[in-house]
Amino acid sequence: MSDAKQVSPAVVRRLPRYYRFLGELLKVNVTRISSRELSEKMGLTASQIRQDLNCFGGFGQQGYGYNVEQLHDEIGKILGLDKCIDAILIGAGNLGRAIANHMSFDQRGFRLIGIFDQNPALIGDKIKGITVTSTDNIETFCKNHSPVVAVLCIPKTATKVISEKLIKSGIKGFWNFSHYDLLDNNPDIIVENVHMSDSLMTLSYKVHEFVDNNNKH
Amino acid sequence: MSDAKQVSPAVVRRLPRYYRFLGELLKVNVTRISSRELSEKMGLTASQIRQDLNCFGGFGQQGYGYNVEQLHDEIGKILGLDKCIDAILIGAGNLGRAIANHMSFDQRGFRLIGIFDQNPALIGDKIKGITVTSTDNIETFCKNHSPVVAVLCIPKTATKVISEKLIKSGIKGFWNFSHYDLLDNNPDIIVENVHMSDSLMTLSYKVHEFVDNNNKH
DNA sequence: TAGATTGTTAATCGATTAACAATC
DNA sequence: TAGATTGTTAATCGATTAACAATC
Repeated sequence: MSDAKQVSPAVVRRLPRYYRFLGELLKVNVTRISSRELSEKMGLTASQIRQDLNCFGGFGQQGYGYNVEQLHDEIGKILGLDKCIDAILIGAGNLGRAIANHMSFDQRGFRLIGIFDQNPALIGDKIKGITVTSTDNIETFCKNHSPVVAVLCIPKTATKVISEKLIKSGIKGFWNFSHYDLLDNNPDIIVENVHMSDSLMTLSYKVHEFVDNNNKH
Repeated sequence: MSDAKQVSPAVVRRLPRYYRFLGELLKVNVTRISSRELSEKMGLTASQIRQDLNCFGGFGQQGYGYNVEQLHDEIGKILGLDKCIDAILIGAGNLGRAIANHMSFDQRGFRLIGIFDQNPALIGDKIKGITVTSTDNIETFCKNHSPVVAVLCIPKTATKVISEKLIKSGIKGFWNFSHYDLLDNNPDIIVENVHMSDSLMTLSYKVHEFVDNNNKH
């Protein structure tokens, strides 16, 4: 009933969206849904949905569709949301603070256990019940608490040095908000880059393209 | 020398990255670069780089490579960074504040001209020199200033209503940070969703997969 | 049983890579 | 000219869509 077949990167990227949509359906007490109905809600094809879900085993039932709650739970398990990964946050500036406060780490399979910053003015602050500590203490903290993931909310100039230090301290995964590209070609680590500035530039491109097309036709 | 051929979505998503990498090279005074050298830095194939850049016309020179500055400028123009789109921010909470302060809108082709929030406690605050105003004033503001893009940093429950109001007020593009999926199937608008929570769940998946594989081998 | 809808194979489409002729 | 490297076509690969037999 669980792990099987090939799971393509494209499918992995869609899993959280399935999870979210199914969660919304649960909230309004929908118990079953067909791939066709779900496809209309999500803007995908029914075929793709069946293909995607079948990577992980037969979640559906012919003639009936999918049980929303069961499917939601299964995808949650596939994503690892029922487990808990210890994470630390590096950088307690505007963005780091927003992420610490705004993100429900515990609902996404993580637990935030430490926050670090270079700036003496921020050290000692409490964010979500965690005291901001000097980046000098990272190695010691990692030795004692073995966090697995680091969330990087630091300027791009600092990213290379800090990430190398973190890798040496045993960090395996990076959620990287800095504008520096942590390349994914290091086999010892997992990187998830969130390039908000790239997203904004893409929006610029798309808006200009849209406006130009509308002026033509 | 400029617009030509088919530009695939995949290429558009890579353009900001090219732009960033070329900007970094410029800073260290690199004047020319070959597709092979750039491919090593960016973790792409040289073939893909030549293919991508050629969508927009012959930026390179056989036997020489690409002129870094010229290529950087051309990609900037393709992205529309030399133009200026007026934008408003809806939601001045943690995340909205961080984005207003942290993002260099003007370096990405935008100008932030208004900030709105529902919460009376925030109205009147100044962020980046802009006074936070009640969401009740959005329509009037749009009539007077005609912003083109809205940045949504609001709870998912509010997104549907607010976005419909904004579309009626003439907003064409959305940079959407709310956990609500603004679907891209409305031909009257452009949507760029930034789903940070999806990114975090994907990281959860990848970290667990990584750890499991390392335990096996 | 009849109707509905999945699971799964085959066909299509698009994006990436390889190869090489053109040319600076 | 010789060497380097692009622009571009052809080959490959992967992901999406279509179709339908299996089955609840």
